[in-house]
Amino acid sequence: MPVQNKDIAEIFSRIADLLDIKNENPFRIRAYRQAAQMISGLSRNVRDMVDEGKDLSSLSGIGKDLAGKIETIVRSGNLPQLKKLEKEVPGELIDLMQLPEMGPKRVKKLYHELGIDSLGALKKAALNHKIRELEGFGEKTEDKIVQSVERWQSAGGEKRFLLIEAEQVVEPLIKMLREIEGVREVEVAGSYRRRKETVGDLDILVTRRKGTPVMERFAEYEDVKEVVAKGEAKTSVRLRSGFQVDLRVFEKSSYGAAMVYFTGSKDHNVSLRKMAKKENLKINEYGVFRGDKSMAGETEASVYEILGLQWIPPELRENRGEIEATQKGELPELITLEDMQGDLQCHSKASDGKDTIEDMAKAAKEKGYNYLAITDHSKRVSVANGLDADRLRRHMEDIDQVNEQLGGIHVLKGVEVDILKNGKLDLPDDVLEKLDVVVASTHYYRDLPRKEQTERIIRALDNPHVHILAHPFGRIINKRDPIDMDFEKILEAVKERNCFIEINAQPDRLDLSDVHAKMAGEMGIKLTISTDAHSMNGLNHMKWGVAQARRAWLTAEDVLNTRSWRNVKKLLKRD
DNA sequence: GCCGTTTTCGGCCCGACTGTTTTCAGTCG
Repeated sequence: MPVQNKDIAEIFSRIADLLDIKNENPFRIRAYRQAAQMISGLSRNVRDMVDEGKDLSSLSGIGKDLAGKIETIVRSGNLPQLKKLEKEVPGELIDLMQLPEMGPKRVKKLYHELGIDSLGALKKAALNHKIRELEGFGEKTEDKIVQSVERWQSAGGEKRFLLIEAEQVVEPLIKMLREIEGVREVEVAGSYRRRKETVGDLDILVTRRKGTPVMERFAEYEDVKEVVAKGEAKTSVRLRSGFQVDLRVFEKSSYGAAMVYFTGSKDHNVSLRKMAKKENLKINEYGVFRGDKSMAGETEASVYEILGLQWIPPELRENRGEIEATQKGELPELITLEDMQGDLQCHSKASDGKDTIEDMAKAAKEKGYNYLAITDHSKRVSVANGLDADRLRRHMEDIDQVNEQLGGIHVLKGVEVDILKNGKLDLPDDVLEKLDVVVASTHYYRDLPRKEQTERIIRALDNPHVHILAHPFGRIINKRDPIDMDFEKILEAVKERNCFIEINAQPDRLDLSDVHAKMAGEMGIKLTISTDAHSMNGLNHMKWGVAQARRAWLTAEDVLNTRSWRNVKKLLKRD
């Protein structure tokens, strides 16, 4: 199987962990970690760069040595160095490092002194009170280890929550905090603010009048299951839902610096601090300092400004070139929810939706949309009561009727046609050609070999009636892996055929991912952002899709349905 | 292992909290 960026990143990341346990030079370890991070965020395929003979050391954080290792991985699929390391240090120890409280030092000590090389062995040793006897460990650490192993095992690994789940938890919490007398600013920072598709834990920043009991009220919040840590500057709690939430209190003069610091990403911050250091400045969460003198920090903009940068939207702060882009004045003007003029995929009662065409159209009209495409399933998706050609024809008449009755919005005749195993479509051409919008997607045969899967999808795009390739990877976050396909070939096919590719805004799909959507944008392909709503309420998911598009550096220009139906109609013509 | 307007060596981002310690190491973000 051709080597993907994530395969290279994973090898480097494993090497970093193993070197960490071996207590190697921390800067060497960091180099591997940064390389892994950089590669996983790259929108270009490194394999292609190797094939084209590009100089990999032009990538930031990649020097001669790592460039050579990448080539080895691309050509052979693995790296002898990793194999060798895994002979010296059991690979299972990496699993232990995933536990909170467990870093390389403790893992190493437990392995050497007690032979612990698995979660099971760790738990057993802790329950038998073997761990507290070791130097540097104690009773409390031992208890915590038991707890985290149990939590880990019951959650099935490190749990990351969907952004929408995080919103449901954090909104009532910040409302409570804002209502406390004396509290001023309350904002959520971290990956939540960067709108990452999943969130590990939540960071809330607060300013308040001196003496306001905000830490106390936070620790007593009704949803708190356990107070993990409580200090003057920071309190950490675990909520019943499993979220860990950190609350940090800052002075007004530090608030902007704290927002930058805790919004991250970590890699973005490291880049900022490196820049600062060159100017003899120091950045921390309290401000920007020259010696002891505070130079900036009250607002985020002031922190960026003193480094000669424009304020950077949180969604871009991943150290994927945003700092360089700002320096060149090439930061994109990111798409906003207000730019959206219509929705190009949703379902009605005709297939598996909950609401009628009319209700869906009214809801879209209320959102101020210019158009809404009704794209019910085709017959192959029988669990969803998909439409055959006859039902679809009658369905189209129903849509015509709604259009006659309801003014002020164009209800588009569409379908989400299933791509069959052989790449043919689930409906005949003579009905597809009558539709305003044809959205094609796969639902079955998700485990075809890569080549076959790629060809299948391209064959579907060959049908001249297809406009949009929807939820291209078919993943469900935390539940269903993406299908295996050659995405760059797919993108080329989309481009050649004047088609479009979707960012599905369902909060558990968000398919395309940020990196893939960025790749499409860079190739000059236009995308659609569609809710795939199955009810009126589902139309509200647009904001998640827009957030994903922002993380992909997309502008309103890059997205088809920021245009009026008049203009969309012209662009949907394939030739 | 990377990097360079202090350049080919000697740096490499910064602080809070905890637990186990009597001044700090480990971990985390």
